[in-house]
Amino acid sequence: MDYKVITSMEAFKPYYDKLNKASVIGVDTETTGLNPYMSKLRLIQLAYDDEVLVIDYFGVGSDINSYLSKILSGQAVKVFQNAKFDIKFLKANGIQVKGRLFDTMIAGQILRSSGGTPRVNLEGLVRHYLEEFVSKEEQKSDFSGCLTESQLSYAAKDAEVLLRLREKMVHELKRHKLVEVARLEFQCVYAIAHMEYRGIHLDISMWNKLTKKVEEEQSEILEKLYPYIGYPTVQLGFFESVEKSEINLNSNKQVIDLLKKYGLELENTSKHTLSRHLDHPIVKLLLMYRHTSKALTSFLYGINGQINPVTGRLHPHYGQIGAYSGRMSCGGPNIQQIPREDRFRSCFHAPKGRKLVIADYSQIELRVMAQITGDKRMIEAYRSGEDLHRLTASLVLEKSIDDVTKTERQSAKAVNFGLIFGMGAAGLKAYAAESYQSDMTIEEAELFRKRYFRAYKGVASWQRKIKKSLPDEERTLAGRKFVFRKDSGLSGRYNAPVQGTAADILKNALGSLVAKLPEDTYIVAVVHDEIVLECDEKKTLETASLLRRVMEEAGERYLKDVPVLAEASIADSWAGK
DNA sequence: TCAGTTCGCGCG
DNA sequence: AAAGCGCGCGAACTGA
Repeated sequence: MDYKVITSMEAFKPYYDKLNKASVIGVDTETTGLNPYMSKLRLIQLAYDDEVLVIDYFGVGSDINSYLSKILSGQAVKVFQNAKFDIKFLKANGIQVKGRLFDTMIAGQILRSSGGTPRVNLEGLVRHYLEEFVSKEEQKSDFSGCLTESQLSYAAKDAEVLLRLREKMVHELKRHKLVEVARLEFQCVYAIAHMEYRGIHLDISMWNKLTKKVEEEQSEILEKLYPYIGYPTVQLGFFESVEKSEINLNSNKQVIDLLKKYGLELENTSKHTLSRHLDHPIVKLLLMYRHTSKALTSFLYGINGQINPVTGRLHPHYGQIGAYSGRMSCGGPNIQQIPREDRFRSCFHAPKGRKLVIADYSQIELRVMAQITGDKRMIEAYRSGEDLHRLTASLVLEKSIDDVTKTERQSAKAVNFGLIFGMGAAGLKAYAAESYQSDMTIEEAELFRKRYFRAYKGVASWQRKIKKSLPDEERTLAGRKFVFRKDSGLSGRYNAPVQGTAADILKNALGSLVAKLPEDTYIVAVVHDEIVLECDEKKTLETASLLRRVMEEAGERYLKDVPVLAEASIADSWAGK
């Protein structure tokens, strides 16, 4: 394969017009590391027609930025493997990427269950779709110094192969009717790349104060626990004395043994099991200890080290198709599981002069459910703006809507969410107790179940149909495909298209948001049915109404018979205040 | 000693 | 008849 190494602007200029006219460009970069703020962009490879340019960005310098931005924002389809990575590096160096994009990694994930390969790195995709081989990660090691012939040649091949990969994958996407979902995914790559690049602001001094506070709470709880578990002994180390307790409360094994001494024989120590014995003071204290321990180890301690020294912000990474259902996952840190308590969320506040605009969908999964099953009563309820949880309460309790109490509505909420995914009576009872502090007997749960499906006949018949046919394939409303093993149960078949369609809707919103957001307004977090923006404090009203409108329109594209509602609020922090 | 697995739990 | 789904992360545990 032929390639040209470009080390100066003069050498680049002859190719500029040809690149602007190209209809498809394979794009790859080589960098000195993984962090766009701390590592350097070394090579930019552009493959088009029968040519590959390998641009030595160290040699050419930033004079080339405006030319590359023009090319990469033009009408050509840009083909990347994991576009997010390259887009962030190009952006950090002042090179813009916009417009039509094809991401081979994401295409690979979409095609995974349609005769694709589980290995969606470049090597795996090339082997599977082209039956060829490309360099493994080890070969593209150090790009900071002098480049070898082999490094340049592998770099060129990585870009060149994208063009042929795309052709094969487009064919496969069409064959399996996955073009729409691919378009949806490609469209929101920019939103995610920009969100990761921008990060989210965490007030570290508030965070540290909260850490101290929770540590104090934990030692108070421990003081109360010592009478039951034994006081710690002070051991003299070489330089300091170390407190050492007889029992490790984090060891489930030891906790089970401990509880045995107090007459409790438990097979595990989960919250669910323990909460049946709240009358024992030790159990109550144990659960309180767990709560603080979880807060400290999972959230408070870990996060400080993850603040980017350059931006001073957190830069969580998102797995665009992180979950089987099509939902995104998040890590480093996982911003999607920060506790809802105000004292945690309020640490995520907008910087000075800026505000957060927080919007979430109202009961999106239930609305999706109504659309997918075509349930008349549910659709009617949403159309007339009824409170679906109240309606459900009145239907399963057989009383008038006005007589439904707050706690009854709370139980109905558990019924609504639980039964959709095939929960049995026992599961429903436990779920209602745990998630909604709602007490129901097993008989009540069974009765609710019966009446629920009598009331929502569309949901009942949809589930009956799935149960009977046990389909080995299902799709979301955007066409995302799920393949089920013969032996996989009902709940996955009930859940995947519902959760997946909700994910489609959110991604549709993200995709159309990118182009509409003004210059200094950023997406800073996405949590399944929620989008958080950061903007100038003077622009909050426009931003809030834009966000709400985009989210609702994204929903309406797929839910033709059910209204979609998003609620936006303006706040200083993620606690909403 | 260390990679891989399991448990428990935070979120939607 | 009975059945929640989807994640990531930290600590403990397991096995070679």
